[in-house]
Amino acid sequence: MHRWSQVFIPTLREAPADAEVASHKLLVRAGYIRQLGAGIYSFLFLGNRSTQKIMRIVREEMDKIGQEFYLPALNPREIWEASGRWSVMGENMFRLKDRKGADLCLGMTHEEIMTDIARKELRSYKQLPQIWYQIQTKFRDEPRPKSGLLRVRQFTMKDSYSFDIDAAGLDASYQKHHDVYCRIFDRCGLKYVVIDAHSGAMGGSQSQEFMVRTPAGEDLVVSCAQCGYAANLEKATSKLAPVEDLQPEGDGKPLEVHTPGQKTIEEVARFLGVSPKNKIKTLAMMISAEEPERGTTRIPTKWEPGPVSRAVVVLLRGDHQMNEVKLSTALGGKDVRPMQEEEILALFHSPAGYLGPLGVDWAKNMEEPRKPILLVDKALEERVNLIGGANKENYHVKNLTPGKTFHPTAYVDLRSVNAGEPCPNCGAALRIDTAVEIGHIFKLGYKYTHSMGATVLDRNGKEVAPIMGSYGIGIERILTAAVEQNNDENGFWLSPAIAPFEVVVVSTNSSDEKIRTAAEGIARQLEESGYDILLDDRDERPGVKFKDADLVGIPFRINIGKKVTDDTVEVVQRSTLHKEDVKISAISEYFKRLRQMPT
RNA sequence: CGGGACGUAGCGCAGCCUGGUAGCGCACUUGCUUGGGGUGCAAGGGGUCGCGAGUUCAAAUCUCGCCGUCCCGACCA
Repeated sequence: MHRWSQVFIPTLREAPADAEVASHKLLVRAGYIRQLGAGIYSFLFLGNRSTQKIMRIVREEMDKIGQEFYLPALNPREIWEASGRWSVMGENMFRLKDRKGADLCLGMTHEEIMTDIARKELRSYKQLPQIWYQIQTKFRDEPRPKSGLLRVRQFTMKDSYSFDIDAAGLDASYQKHHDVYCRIFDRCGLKYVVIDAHSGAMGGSQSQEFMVRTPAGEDLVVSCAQCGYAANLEKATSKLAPVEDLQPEGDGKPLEVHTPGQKTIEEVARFLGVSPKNKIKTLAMMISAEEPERGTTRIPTKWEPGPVSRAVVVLLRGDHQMNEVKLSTALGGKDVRPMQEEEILALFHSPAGYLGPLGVDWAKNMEEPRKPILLVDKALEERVNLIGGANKENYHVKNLTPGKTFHPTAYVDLRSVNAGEPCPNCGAALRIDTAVEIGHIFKLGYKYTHSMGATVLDRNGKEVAPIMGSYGIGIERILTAAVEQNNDENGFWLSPAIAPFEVVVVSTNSSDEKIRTAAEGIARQLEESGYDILLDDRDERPGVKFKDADLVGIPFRINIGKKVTDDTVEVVQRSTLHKEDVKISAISEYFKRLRQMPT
């Protein structure tokens, strides 16, 4: 049993001026954490108890499907060179030198180290599948740490890696992680959604993120309340209401119209008396055609113009917005930037405001090198008689039909979904929320086993690379997300499973002998029944103790006051502030029942 | 990396413009008081005013440089 009078719980009446989001303010005020530097936090007594409990849950569940390792956070450069990520990780990786001048880094993730063990030790398909996990400190030199514990430079991650002989095996390992993650987050008392995430350009075939909705979140989640569809904004699609196409004008061939001074979609649409939905939005972009050099320490952080850049032109429906991540993914993960004025003139021979697809020699397909790429959003596929720029100042063109009057390099989904658009599955209105990512499961494929040369013999005696998955949970983010999800102006409340204590026993008057001994007795009794108890035995006024108890995240409180003469105490549930009188003799029984309840 | 703000006691802030004894609330210590929602009274302790230069008889205050933190953007396995 812990006595408040003897432990260190530095609660604050006021939050530091730096703190903006609820979890940051409250975790500092409740004495869970203190800041050491930008994105660097110390965990004090309560904070550590809570994260330790989270880790225990993670271990219990992960042990059902895998084996716990413990890998070094200090990594030699060579291992990261082997996968090519020494340079890819760029400035996000903390780097240092040892006394001999050798390069080292602090691990941001552990695919390399795990794959190194696999390539040295795994010999036969008979040893597969393997699921290896660890709970480890990760270091990432974030460009902008923020929001308290939400985006930090040092944090604890449960990361696991699966090795399977084939794709079916990976499917099974992936599914096991999915199910175990759900159990972990359920046990932590979180409300979360599992969303489809874009798996990036690195050959990953499937990826899902576990997200907790909160206004403090940095990610955007598109979801449907009716059918449960949920996806990252970078992946989400929507069904579109049909659009009535325009009738062809004249002979149906592209027809130039004079649109003096009309540049924006809205201006042109109004000028010509049509809807923006019948207009083409033309976006001129540039990509770098070259990957950063491997095996060097040169970190290309910025767009570098030069002969390697290549034009990419995107056509969207007039009222749609482009999603840059979708575009980048469609281009194999390359960085994209808007064209400069001179580049626009060079390609279109026209100033911006009148750009369109005609008169440019587009690449016929994605494989064709060097020629400018014309990507047309899927919402324009099958559409006819659209209006776009004429590549001539003060002129637009009618009767544009993709595939007929011009030929796209490819049709790709490139637009961002808007809230309220129909769900792609069921047609109900989609919602968009900000959310925090607490877990991520990812089918890696052969990226690391190939690049690092890990192989086993299959049943035919042939050398094959195992297929991998990687899976992560942010330990502190579970705590942070829980606080974001359950708080009010007086504090927050955690699920008993992850709260530093399950019950705080408050003696309302420590100078009253009867009250004090009753509080001691109840605390001891509950502790013997297996509960984590904090006894507030401080010589403080009741108001002070109540305020503190409400602040620090403990889900239940027992007030011991004047009613002890009646053998009665008061149990308060923090989440609802519901109060109930309970006989002292019935207190253990009462909590046995409460423990099953959601908080 | 671009834009903005801030840095004075553990926390929240004033003082700076107009240079001259470093202040307030909370917290802390001691005593009394009070005892169901941050009691009241009294007496105390605690500050390299982020760091370094410069101007000046004199710098928290003016000038320059640096560092740190936060916010917006860029970025984010």
